[in-house]
Amino acid sequence: MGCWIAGRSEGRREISIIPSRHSRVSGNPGRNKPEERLDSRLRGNDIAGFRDDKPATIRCCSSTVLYYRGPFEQPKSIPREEQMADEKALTARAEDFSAWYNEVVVGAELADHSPVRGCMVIRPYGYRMWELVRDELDRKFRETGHQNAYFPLFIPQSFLSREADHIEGFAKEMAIVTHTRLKATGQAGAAALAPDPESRLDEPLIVRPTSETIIYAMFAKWVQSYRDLPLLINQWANVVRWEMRTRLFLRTTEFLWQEGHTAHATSDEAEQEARQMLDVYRSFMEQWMAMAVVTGRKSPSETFPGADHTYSCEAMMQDNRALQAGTSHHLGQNFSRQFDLKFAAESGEEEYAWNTSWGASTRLIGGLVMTHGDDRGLVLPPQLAPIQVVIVPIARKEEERAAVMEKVQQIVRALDGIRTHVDDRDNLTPGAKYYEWESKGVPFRIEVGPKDIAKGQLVLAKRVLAEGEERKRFLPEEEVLSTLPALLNEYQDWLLEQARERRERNSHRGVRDYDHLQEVIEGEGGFIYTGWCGSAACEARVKDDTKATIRVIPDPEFASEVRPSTCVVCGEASAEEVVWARAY
RNA sequence: CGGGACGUGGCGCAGUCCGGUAGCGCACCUGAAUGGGGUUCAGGGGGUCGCCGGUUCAAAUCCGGCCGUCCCGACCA
Repeated sequence: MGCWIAGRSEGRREISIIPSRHSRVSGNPGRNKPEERLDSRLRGNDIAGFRDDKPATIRCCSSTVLYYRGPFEQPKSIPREEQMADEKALTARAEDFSAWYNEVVVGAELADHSPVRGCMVIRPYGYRMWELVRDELDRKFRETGHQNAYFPLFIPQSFLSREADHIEGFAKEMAIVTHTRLKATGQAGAAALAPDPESRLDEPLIVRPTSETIIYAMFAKWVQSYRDLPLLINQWANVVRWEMRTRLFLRTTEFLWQEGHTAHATSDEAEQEARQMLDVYRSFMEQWMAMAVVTGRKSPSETFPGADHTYSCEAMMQDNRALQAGTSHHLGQNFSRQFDLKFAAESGEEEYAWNTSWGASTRLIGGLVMTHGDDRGLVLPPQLAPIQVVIVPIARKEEERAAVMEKVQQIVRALDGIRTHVDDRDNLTPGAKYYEWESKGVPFRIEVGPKDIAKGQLVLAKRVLAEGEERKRFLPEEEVLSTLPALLNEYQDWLLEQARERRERNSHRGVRDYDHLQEVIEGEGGFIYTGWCGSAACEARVKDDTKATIRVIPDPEFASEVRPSTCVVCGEASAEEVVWARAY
């Protein structure tokens, strides 16, 4: 048996070899692109086209390694640049948005898949983003009079059965604790331990999918009179929903969030609270995340189980699908009746309190990625960027190093108040660092080398360029340092502008007939504004036919100037204008 | 939970059809030269081939079971 020789494809996608009768060729396609996969099937001893001494060509990707024996021409290696570009490039958004998303999230080291099914590990860079989200939301919650508290992870099963709609909405996706001990079984491997039957709990505990039940049970203990109201509580916590299909940040079995829970003396007050918190979410998403949202009320079928009504911020992702990014519920008296949350009103009458709850989760991080990311990777708005400016020192020779690093330290000091990072690793070339920090979404980069020091200048590079902008600008050091705060702000605003323009570009108003609705959803997608008679049947039909759902009944600010007069499905009189979209 | 694909060094994958010394690229480590957009050369380390069992002189490869991942459905923030 002859030895196998590994060769690289010549040129980018083809290799020519002169095979013999005994040639055997197999491919190692670097990526699972369909056409390459096809070619990788060319193997075995009797490949078509590999006959005698006729030269033959195999198409393959640049990273394909061919194994063959027999006479052949030594292939030239591929130009390094092309090979790198091909191997390291992300899947383009236009090609496969889901694959792109996964590659960005994992590649930028935001999160990773864990050994636990459906659960993710949030890595330091991604967790820092969450901390920045959390810090600002927390500040806003305090500003609006809320206090943080912490309630248990476990909820007695009986609590959940008290609010019928609520439990029905969550019953299919819960983690249930039934035992308190493990016992050795004597078997091998995974079966070595099993729950000890003697430790079975009388009443199972549910790992919270959300905390309404336990929180309102506690509120009932704490509230006696109207003087105890309003009670305004928030908690930062993890929750578990046993999802069938998960995706990093967007839908995982366990996720982090905050859940606000409040009790009020009147329905109006609760309504105001629910609206206020929706506004908090909205302004946060716009001002900090630079995401464009549409706010509004949910249709009954999309309303939170146990709520009277639900408000939502719906953001549009770059694949034109909607992401529910924050919700706020007016719970009416549904929970207070179940948990006996009563208070003595001013009149002396005993009344049930009115509740709200509202939440936003680590899903926001996923929304951020899908809103701003591009084919180079992550794009972060400065407000949520763990690193706002990365500084890459360039020192060719050892003797230049001290001067460059000294200058870098000066820069860092001058940029006090901006989150900077100095990438002084000496095992990478500057170019490699540029690619890495761009893929991680860092808004600005400063390059400093001996030439710059000599000229009193710095090189400033921006992550995303507006029309006609140059990637690198060579500016006086003074100017860079003094204008960076303003540049960061401009960039933040510009990202929001871009997001808004994209939302408008992909919003379709005045859609009247059903065919048109279907056509848009099946085609480019986006937010589609139509009339709706209010019937669940019409809503369900659209979902069955197109997978699109009513995202919101838009708030006046987003409603169309001309209100639709008929239901897009049945043609009867329209009760509401609604926004349809396929959603995450 | 149904339909499909797939599990081989950290990552991406050949090898499996037809059983016979476990490979390639990237990454990593060491040394030297490099360094302004993914450096180069030389050397080196790392894998119970998802798990359990069966067939066989011999299993990544064949057979059975299980587990897991991804895609498509049903469900959802």
